[in-house]
Amino acid sequence: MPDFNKISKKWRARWEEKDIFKVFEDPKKKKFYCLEMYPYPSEKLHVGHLRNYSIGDALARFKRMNGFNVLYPMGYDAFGLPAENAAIQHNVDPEKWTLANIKAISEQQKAMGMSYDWSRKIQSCTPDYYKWNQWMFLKFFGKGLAYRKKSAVNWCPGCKTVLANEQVEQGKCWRCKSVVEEKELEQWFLKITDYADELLDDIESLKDWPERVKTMQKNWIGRSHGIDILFKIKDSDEKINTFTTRPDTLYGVTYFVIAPEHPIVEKLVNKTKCEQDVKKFIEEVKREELSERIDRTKDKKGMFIGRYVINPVNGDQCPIYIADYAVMEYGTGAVMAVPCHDQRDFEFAKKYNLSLKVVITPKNKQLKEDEMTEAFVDEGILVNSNKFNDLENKKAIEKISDFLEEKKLGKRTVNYKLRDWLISRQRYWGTPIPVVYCDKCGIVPVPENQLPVLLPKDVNFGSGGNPLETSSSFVNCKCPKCKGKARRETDTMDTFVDSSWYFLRYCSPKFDKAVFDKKAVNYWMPVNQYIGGIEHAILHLLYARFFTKALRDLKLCNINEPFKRLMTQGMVIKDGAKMSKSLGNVVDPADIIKDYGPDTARLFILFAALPEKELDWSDVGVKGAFKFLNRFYSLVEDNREKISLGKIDFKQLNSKDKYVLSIMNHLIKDVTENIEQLKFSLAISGIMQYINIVAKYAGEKSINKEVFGELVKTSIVVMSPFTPFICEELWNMIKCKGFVSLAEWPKYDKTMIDEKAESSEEMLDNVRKDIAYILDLIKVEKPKKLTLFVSGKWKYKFFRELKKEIEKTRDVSAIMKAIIPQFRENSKDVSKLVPLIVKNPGRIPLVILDQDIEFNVLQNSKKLFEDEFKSIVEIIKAEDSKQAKAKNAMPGKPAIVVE
RNA sequence: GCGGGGGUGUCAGAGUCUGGUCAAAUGAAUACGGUUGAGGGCCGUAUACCUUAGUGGUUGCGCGGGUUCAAAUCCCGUCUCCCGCACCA
Repeated sequence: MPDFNKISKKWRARWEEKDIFKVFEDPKKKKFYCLEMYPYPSEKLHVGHLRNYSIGDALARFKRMNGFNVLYPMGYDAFGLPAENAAIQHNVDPEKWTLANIKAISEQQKAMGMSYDWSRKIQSCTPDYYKWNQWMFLKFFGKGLAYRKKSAVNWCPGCKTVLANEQVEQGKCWRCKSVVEEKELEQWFLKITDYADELLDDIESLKDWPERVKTMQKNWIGRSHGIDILFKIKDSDEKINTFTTRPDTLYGVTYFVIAPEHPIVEKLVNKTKCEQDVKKFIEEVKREELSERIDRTKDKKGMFIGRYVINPVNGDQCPIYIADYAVMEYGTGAVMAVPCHDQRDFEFAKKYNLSLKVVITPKNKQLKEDEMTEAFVDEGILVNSNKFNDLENKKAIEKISDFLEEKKLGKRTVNYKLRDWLISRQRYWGTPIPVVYCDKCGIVPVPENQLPVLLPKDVNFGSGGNPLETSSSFVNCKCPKCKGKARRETDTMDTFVDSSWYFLRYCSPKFDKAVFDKKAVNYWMPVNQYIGGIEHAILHLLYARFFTKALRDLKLCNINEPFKRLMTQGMVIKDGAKMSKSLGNVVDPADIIKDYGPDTARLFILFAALPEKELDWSDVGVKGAFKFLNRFYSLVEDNREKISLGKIDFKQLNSKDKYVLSIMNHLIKDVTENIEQLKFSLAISGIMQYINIVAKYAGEKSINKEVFGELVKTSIVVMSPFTPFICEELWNMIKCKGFVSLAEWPKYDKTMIDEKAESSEEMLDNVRKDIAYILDLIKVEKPKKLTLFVSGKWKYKFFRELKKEIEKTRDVSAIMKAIIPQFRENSKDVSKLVPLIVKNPGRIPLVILDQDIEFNVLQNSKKLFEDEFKSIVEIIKAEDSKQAKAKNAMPGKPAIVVE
């Protein structure tokens, strides 16, 4: 048994020695940028990583072999909390910890045979990288895209830092799952909302992104068109603004809801008898939010605050409620409630016994308030709406909006769910925000020539707060403007800033004049194929799109979208559950490699499931992959002497040779298409099928050495993107030159495959030709018996056409009727033509005619055939060109044998 | 509620866009035979049902209907599962 690990080490060393995966910009070659989401350098790689890289590497290798200039880099998302936690718990330097992990992980990646250009490695925690985070921050600041603001922010008590909205999932921290609290803090934001429209509209152009990622982003941006309407408050000069997408229901407003935390609430209840109750209510809601933030959709809670608003269009007085179902973060924090046409308002109104008013009815039905059991939200006709009555509600939206704008009672607006990106983090292990605070000058950005602002080493991790604050050498500084005493910003940047542009840095990783070399970026970008987990559907993928657009507007590059095609890989599960330490179902890739070698691990991962789907890890599956590789290896090894790399002489070929060659060409076609579409498991199953056939061919008594050489060579080349080490070894074994990793991808010969008709017209033409041939035969040769071999989707058309022809010439018709008694008017009888139609199980049916016996020799009954009917084989071989024609019949194309 | 994706043989999992070469790739499992001291491994054969020497036929891809000469594939209805977001006014 071959020692796969030994083979792997040997070839890895040779690749490294010749440095064969290094790339440069080459305008003459077509480029391909293949990228995996760069990993966080935790202590070990897990199988999810392995899957990610196996997918990317297979594609990168494939593209390389197809003549592309392939940029395939690797780097590390090296800032972040785990390093800092390790520092706190084990008193190690986060930098040492991180760099040691990077070393270990890249070693594993090399052992797996990933064909990265290692000269482009980046690690986000070193100053040569994070300097550019700061540089861009300053650029953003200069353009007003970075700003500091005091607002209510999400605070994670577990990570002891604030979080961006995107990092809060169902009220919990995305990383540590602690329930997020709300804090009022002054923080740095990036103005992603400036790009809300573009980020949303450009989703349309992302043709090769998964639908669900696109919809997730659309929902997250959450644009809705509507109108802000101003309501007067009764007995007061105060006015309140509300946002609605349904101004057509304005006449149906019966009450008004304000978010409890809305600042106007305090003013409205000040010194009224409701004041105390309202305060109590607000406290209660806050408390509930903290504990039950996850599911508060069930029961709506509210309270009347003793005041009223006036409906601007009809003067109706509507009571004002504060209620937990109005949220401050969306719109204006105030809702005009239309219970008849909004389900939430309806439920609330029923609970608090508020009045209902129908203003839209379905076309041929009358709605009655007291009979309604739910809100009517479909389209309909306006009623009870003065001069807007009888309008279709869709039109009414426009008309009423026009009216409100004319009377200066409202203004059309667009609302987004998307908030600005909060990037401040109260943590040490990240990029320092390059800003100082001076008592005289205020917020002062660090000048570009003073970058990078280095992370200090003299910090104390045990303090509980942000360790940076404990470094006085860092905190105390001079103001760049007035040279007076100043204080450095101690917050660091969200690590998602690092990952928002790393793919640009790979294009020119050593460039030191700007964040990247514009020329290199314009050559390599956009990323042709991006591969990563679905968990970044909004976070990283939205930020990266935002950065790309912002950098474009800073004239640093001219790319609109960073990732042309996106593939979100599925999870790896085992025994029906996600791999996790607590369940004890974790598989360590190192063990698999130790036992079976890296090729087996790669092959299993790619073969077990399509990349997008869940992969169920199974140990027997791994064994199966290993068994296959052994079979493949010994097929080549055992038949070495039967291989010739010389040219095939097509005149010498028998039907068997032709058959295997046509199979080979089919395979090349299928594998190429499958890899192109990332359907690796299908490509591999095709290769397995092919190799089984090649093995059978190898077992034949006499085989064509050139043909066999071609078959084996092809199998090695097409396997090499999946199992590169073994393929290098076999490539070398059959005495092919160079590395198979750099070999040319085979092209298939169209003439060797089905001549599949492009159009039905073309096919019909073929059919007619064949019919003409039959009719000719009948006339000239007057055969006793005629056997037709027709298969595939065209057989029906064939017979229909045949029938037409026969009807044209009466005497032929008579002959045909004699030959084919079952042939009748009813076209269903096509199936009754069974004796005449022989299915086509292999690519080339061998047809034997001997007295009354007709045989269709299948692949799997070949043995039986040879054993029992040897004499008949002779007959076939002796036959003339007519039978040869039948032998070469391809699926879908009728063939005829005349006796 | 809104949105995205599924349901195929003993199991995992292709095939559906573009209907016919589909009783359905590939792998696993099971059974029998060969090789082997046994086990493993390897090789061969079989694994919906009925039938044949080869073959042919019946049923069949969640369920029910429809279109078609022809449906796993197209259309309509229905059941069911998974996943994202969610009091978005």
